[in-house]
Amino acid sequence: METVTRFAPSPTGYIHIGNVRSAIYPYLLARQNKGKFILRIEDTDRERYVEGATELIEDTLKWLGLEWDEGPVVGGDHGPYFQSERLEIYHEWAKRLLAAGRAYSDDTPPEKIDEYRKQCTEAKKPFLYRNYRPSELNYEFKEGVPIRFKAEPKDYDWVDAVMGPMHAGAETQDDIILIKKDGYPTYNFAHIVDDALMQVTHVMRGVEYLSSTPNYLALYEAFSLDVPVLVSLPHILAPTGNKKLGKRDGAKSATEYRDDGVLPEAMLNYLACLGWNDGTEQEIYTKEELIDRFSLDRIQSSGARYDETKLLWMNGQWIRQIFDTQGARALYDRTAGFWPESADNYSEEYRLQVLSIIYDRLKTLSDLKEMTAYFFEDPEIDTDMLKNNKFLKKLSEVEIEDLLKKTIAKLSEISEWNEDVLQDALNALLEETGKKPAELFSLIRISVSFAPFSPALNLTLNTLGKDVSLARLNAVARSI
RNA sequence: GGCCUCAUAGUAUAAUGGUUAGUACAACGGGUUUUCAUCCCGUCAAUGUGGGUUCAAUUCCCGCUGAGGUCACCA
Repeated sequence: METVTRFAPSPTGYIHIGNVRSAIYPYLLARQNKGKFILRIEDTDRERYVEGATELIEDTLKWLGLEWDEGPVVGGDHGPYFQSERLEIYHEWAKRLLAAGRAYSDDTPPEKIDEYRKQCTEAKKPFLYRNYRPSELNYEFKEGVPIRFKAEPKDYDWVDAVMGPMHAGAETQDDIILIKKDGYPTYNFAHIVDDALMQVTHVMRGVEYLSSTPNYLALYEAFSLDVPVLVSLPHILAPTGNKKLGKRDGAKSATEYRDDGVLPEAMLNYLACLGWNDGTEQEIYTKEELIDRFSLDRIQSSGARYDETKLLWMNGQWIRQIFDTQGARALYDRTAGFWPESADNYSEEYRLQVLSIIYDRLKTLSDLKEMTAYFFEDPEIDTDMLKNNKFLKKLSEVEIEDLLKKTIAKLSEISEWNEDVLQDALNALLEETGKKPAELFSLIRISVSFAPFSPALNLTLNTLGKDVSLARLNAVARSI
């Protein structure tokens, strides 16, 4: 049987990274088995619906490279893929249950239900609506009246691919609402119908649905459906506390990370390995490797804490990996929009060269903005920075001036300006002046960049070019 | 409160009866002619607790503790 998985978010806002993993795992499983990955939009809650959320979801999946085989935009044989466009289907399925005496229209006023619930809460007992079920049941489909499942509670045993063998008693099943009074189905009902119609073989979702599973099992049974493989994914925990990572912890959307210069490879890699591993000590995985190695039985059953530091470390690894294995050009192609504005005035070739000497310092692509500004515009001379430098503060102004002059003289003589010649010249200068590298090099480095840090001195000078380097050194010499 | 789930260093995890409990991030220290980073080397650091079973428990069983989920006309 073909493996069919799905990601079924509700469009209530952006999907934050805590949820993205629920898209990654089904995607990996589908690709591994040459099956299908479906995107289905669960927009049955009209009050929480957020305009534009669907586009945000699509953007996120596209950015991460999680292309879907059926769903919005691409279509498919089992559409529509918006639940709001499938109301007739749910009604029809509900009517089947009504006809079979397994569901009933229930117009008990909400206040009454709240009262029952309150009684239970006060008595410290779980609330089960079926204990308050009306004695006369209405099996007619009625507009504007909720339809409830008529539970026939019993014991269930099933296997969760992550949690293992599960057991639940009769107390876990209730008369859940199938169709709300506004005619929209509840999640509990709609996903069962859709998964069946779309031939979904693996249902992956957060552990919070584990408690409701017996109700789903009852529904599958009532419709004589095969139960798909059930996969409960543990929560991703916020950096502090023990709560699930959520928007109110400031959980960013995946696209925010994109805009901050995180590579999709790194995001995918990090999230996939948060709560899953292949048993080896490998840390960096390409998407293809993840597809190849992924397995349900190695998904962790406990929650995993989200650690942005490790994400950023991984991003740095990916930046270097792309540069080293695919070339400077490949990395450069990812940097559009991350350069300082002044970089626009320079050629692509020059920016490429800057990238080549700075790339191993990047944690995110957005670091380019602050780390490369002095390559594109003359820095403001900050004599305090020179004087307060820990290596330079022992030197007098006269000494500094003298060193700058000697440096200018030496560099002026160079006719073939390249990194090797520069290194030789710098070494010669070191010998002539008798200064330590820490002193001389810091002086030159700061004079041409006025940046807290920069690449190796000969590389920086080489990229800057002879004219710019000398001009900056002269400017500093004059202002001492 | 009922039901359910989870439990190895600060974090993510490896090891499913036998290892000096491994790896990575972080932290700390050192090296690579300046800085920051990369890279390399090193240090610190863990089986929640109490009982069993066993020659032997991180691993199997039970109690406890702790954490989380769920008990919506939200998903």
